[in-house]
Amino acid sequence: MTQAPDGSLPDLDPLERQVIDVFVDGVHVLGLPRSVGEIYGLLFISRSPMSLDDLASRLHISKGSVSQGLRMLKSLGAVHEANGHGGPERRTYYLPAIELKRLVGGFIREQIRPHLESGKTKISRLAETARQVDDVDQRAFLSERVARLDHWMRSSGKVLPLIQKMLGQ
Amino acid sequence: MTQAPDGSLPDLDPLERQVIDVFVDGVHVLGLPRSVGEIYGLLFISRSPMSLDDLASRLHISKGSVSQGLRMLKSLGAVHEANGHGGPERRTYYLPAIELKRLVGGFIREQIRPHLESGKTKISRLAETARQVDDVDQRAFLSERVARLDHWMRSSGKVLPLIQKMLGQ
DNA sequence: AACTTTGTTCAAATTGAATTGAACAATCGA
DNA sequence: TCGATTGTTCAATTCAATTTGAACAAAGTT
Repeated sequence: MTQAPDGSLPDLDPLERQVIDVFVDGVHVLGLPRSVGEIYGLLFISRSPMSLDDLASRLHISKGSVSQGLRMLKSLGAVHEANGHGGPERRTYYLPAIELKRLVGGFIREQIRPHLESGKTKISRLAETARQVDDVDQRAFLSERVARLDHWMRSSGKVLPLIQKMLGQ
Repeated sequence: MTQAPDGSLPDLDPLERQVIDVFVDGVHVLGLPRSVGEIYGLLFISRSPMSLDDLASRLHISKGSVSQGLRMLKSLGAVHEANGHGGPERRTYYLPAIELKRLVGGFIREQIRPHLESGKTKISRLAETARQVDDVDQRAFLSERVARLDHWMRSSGKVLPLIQKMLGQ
């Protein structure tokens, strides 16, 4: 990596900027913070692994942001540490996971499933509440709606593995 | 609808509150504003159509929010106007669309597709930029990555109709 | 032991998005 | 016509989420 005498890294070139923008946009749609898109985008378009400080320096964002962003990317399985260096390195370097299957799987596991789970719980409670309504008509109506909600949740749960399979090639 | 002498509507009962919370959570995951979840949730669990003022009054949110929320829900095809009244009503009343297929379809059409489209455009530009890189190795690397991005986009585009079909029963 | 490097944490500041509420347009009824 | 009702718009405000940056821990080096 080319590096100025003061240790700072060169600014992003236009192509890097363009790629990063694509990912910033992408993660935004998914409800993830911009910094996460920037970090992943830069790794994605870089030929060599980068350290936390490399990322902060080239993206002009704080170490704190990069640390948190990398934590999320790790939990999503979207980056992994580069190993197999020559000498024992102190810093850890990161590489992007570039199989769509893995990225989608991580997102589903970390961001979607938990909500589906907690949704299921809430709906069970809901069903219980609805069952205790006195008025017959009202109870029937509410139960129908709650059952529908329940069905939505089940359908969504079933569609996720399909998506993973589809995007795994 | 039971209504106090001053024209205000009764507070939400616990079951209504619970249902609305489920939807607030749901739309949050999808990156839509809380008010949209509240409005749809209340309609979903109500036996009769509601007007803009009904919604604002029962949810304790401003008419402005309800107006904007309803606009979004209409664009998503998630609510429709109740017709077939007895007399010619001045106010318009709303009902929720309760087929999952329709909800998912609207979301994909309004919130996902546009991003995929603009993504495709950006990636075309990217491919062009990459092609102009001088260094052979670097160009090969960049082209590989851009091609991968392009492939992701195509895959995503193809999976959407599948999801719609799956959730349409 | 003292200093440097690397990375994490978290309270405070910042930012961006949602919400409010007042002004306004449109329509109806008296 | 004038007032009342219904709904929209948008600038200002509020609120939630992200980012910052300083303090700190851990581990290495001199």
